[in-house]
Amino acid sequence: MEKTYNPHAIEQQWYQHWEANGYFTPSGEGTPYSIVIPPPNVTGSLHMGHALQDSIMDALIRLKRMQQHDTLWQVGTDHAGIATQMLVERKVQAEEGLTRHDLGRDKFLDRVWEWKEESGGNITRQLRRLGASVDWDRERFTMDDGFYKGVQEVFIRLYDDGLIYRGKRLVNWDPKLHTAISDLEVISEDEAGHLWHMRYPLAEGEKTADGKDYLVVATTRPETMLGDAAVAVHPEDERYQHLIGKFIDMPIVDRRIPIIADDYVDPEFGTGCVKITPAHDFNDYAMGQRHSLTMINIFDKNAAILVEPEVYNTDGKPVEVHAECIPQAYQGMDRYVARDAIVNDLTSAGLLEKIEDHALKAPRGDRSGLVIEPLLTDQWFVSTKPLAEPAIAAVEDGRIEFVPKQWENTYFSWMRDIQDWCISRQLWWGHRIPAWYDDEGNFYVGRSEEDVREKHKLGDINLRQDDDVLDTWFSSGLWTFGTMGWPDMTEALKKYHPTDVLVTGFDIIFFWVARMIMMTMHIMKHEDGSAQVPFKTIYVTGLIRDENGDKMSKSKGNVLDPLDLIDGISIDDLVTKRTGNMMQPQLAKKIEKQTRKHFPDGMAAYGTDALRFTLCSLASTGRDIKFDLGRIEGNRNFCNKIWNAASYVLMNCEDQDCGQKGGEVELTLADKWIVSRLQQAEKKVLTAMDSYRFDHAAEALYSFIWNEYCAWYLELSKPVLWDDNASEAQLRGTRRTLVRVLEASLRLAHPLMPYITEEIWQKIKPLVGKDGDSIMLEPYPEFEADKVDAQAEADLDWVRGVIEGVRNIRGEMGISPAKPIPLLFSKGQAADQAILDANSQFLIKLAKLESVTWLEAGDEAPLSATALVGEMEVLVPMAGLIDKDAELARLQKELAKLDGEMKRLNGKLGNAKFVDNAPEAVVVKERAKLAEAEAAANTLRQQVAKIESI
RNA sequence: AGGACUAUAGCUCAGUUGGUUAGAGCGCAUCCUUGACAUGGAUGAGGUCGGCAGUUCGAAUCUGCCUAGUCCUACCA
Repeated sequence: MEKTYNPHAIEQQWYQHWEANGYFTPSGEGTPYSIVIPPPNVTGSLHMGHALQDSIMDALIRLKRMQQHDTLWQVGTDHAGIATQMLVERKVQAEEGLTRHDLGRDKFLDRVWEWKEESGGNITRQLRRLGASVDWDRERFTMDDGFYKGVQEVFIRLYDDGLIYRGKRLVNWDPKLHTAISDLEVISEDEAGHLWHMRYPLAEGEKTADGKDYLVVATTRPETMLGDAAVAVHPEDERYQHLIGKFIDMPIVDRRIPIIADDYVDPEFGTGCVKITPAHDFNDYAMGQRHSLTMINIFDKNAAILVEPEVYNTDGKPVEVHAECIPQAYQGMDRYVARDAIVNDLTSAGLLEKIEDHALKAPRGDRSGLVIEPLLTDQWFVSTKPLAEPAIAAVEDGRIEFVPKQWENTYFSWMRDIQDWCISRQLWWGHRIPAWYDDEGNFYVGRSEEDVREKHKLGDINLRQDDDVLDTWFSSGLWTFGTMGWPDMTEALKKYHPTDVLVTGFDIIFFWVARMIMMTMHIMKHEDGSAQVPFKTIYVTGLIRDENGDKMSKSKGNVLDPLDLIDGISIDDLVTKRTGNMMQPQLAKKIEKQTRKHFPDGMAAYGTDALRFTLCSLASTGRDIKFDLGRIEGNRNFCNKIWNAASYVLMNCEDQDCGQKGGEVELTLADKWIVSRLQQAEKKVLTAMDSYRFDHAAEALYSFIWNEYCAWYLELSKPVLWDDNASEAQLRGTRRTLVRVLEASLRLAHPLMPYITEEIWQKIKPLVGKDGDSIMLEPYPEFEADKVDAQAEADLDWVRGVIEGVRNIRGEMGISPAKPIPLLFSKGQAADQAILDANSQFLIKLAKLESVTWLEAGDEAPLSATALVGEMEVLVPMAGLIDKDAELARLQKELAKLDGEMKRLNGKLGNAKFVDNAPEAVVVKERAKLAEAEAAANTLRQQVAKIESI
């Protein structure tokens, strides 16, 4: 073996070997276990969150595969409608100076497909580097023909079931992307704005209570006055009660609008008068519905002022002949230009009472960053309420379980207040809506134009398909069954659906998880007709944040690329990567400074195993995961530790008799001990994995392999292996234990660190008599109760106690570790002597002893530094080695600790209430502790006295 | 406004049903190139578990209030 661990040299070849041999394909034998990967964006790249989730999924899949389940990890990517379309638009614009409209729909889509071919391999390459054992044969893309068939079918079924409808509704309109977006894609953030107080003249000489001939309405959007349909006041607001049912003569637009009463109005806010613009505000829309107000749309698709307003009744039918008009001066103005113009005109007309600063939440599209415009448009919607009910029930009754449990609350609170879902998008890239229109504006839903004609007996009338596409989340909603071949009832569906677990971040519980549950339960049924859930467990991971706890984002320039952690990156390359191709280039300097500060030397190549192990070790129940380079460095060192331990084992066992062909073996205390400890480790790791505590699993592996196997067992094996007088049976026993425990540890660790375990396993497998082709197909280690040896564990604790006692004296007294020292045992029992006799070779080697002397009662001990193992004293003679004052100081320090403890225990045991109320076992335990501490303190005090007396 | 979550060593985090001398990794201090490993080894220092009350024989753990921070949901024009 190479002297140091070099991940780069071992990783990729193993992945190729596994993939080429079809080990990722479901075995077809055993209980099915399946996971679908949350599909990443095909044209994107994996971020740390993906790396975390994929590491966890792979750990689960590898574990279950080793446990001989029939495991399927379904892989695939999604087409990410808006994101991809924007990206390709920018690219075409930059490279050819053309817009998508210049190209036309078909040509533009060709460009998207070209881009997909070009960049789509990125994700799959990264997944391979991470070691993800996904079934590549079943890879799916949401825009595949087969998948499209499923999407279309779901749309048609939902439509036929009355759960999809089309209508003119107010939607979140993105004026830059020219598409509707869902509520979830709108981000509201605090922004500084103004509140304009505008005077609206009362019609027919009406006066307010205080004698004014106008009402004052406050608004954050003065420009929408062009679409005002009413002014509303609270029905019980005394100031305005006499005006309810009267009218306003609108300034600027020559229009008379009613004053209405609605208890939505808060009399305390502003003046208590609200202008109502049903076509441009969600609350106003609702009020418009209640009061049958006409809806006056004044904006075009760019959110610029129309030449002619579009006027609709409450049912969304256009009012063909109407009096509403927009003054020429404003026609075609952008909404913000129009705002200034209107404010100016109102000011000159003396109708602007005042302008106040006002903090507001501006709703912005999460892709474009522009303030979204509520706009009346024809869209397709899913009625979510009927779908939500069974989806809520499935979580309530435990058919679906969230881990950690608390996420169920998040799910419930959203599901119980769910809004209808606008699923149409005015994009080109996506699944085209399977609906056709005739020239009259009637529409027909079906599988194809032919299908529609036939179904509705339309003859050869003109039909054109809906231009719009479906929200990407609509198609990813059927990911679990769509990837398995639905609508065909495939073998895969029968076997692997419902899937076992979904691993995802909490940020997409609403976007994706909830919708997947709703759609799957509606479409997929068991043989008895009951709904199939998409997955039985939802494991919700935390979100990976940077070293300051900030979310990683390109614009902040704090993203880490998992591959850079694997391969390493120089600081200059990292800076270039973080500051290149930025949306806001002015931030580049700041980002460069931060980056150089945090990563002065760039990043080392830690390797996939260290990255995966680290991610798993960070996966506790919290919501946020701060990523700290120190952790991955420590775990890279852990890999190196395993590597070197294996190197030691090979040096001592290769071409030697390790008992793989039988033969007599004699096991030392150390051998029995490590086998026993291995059982405990196996139990801990498996328990942790079964409860999705990958941090605990990682911890258990780390401490067993490093702190027990490497730190103690390997050292304890040396006195045996290097003993010229050791018997063949002893040598065979120790070698066999060395390789067997290492081999089992590798299997235990394999789900978390696939590469290094495979590499080493291949080298040592003959030493344990195995000839399997890959560790990933070997059985997962199981706890075996009969290999637990409590006596061995206790005895080895004794051995460790002696060694640590001596080391403590050496360390504290400044005795060179190279200097052999004599050791005496005093006040020991027969049991102590028995352990000593059987194990003195361990002590001599590990504590570097010159001699070992057992003192019988009455034997005179020389003046010594003392360590205690139980009641037995372990003595290092001071003569020529130890300074009197130093030893006194050391003993006083020990005594101070013991005093503290005795005080605490005495207080506790002196309290009658404790003794009366606490369980007997607790009291007994505390008494024993006190007795032990007292005995130890006594011994040490005698030592102090003895030393002082000189 | 409502709700959730977090607060433990200098840093990043564990701590299961209340009974541990409160742990780990990194960092720090002292020492060590002994034949797996300096990406290492030995020893050690370091925490009144955010604050205040309460329940209890006993609280990092349960309850209430407070403080600080994060997030989600809904928003008053």
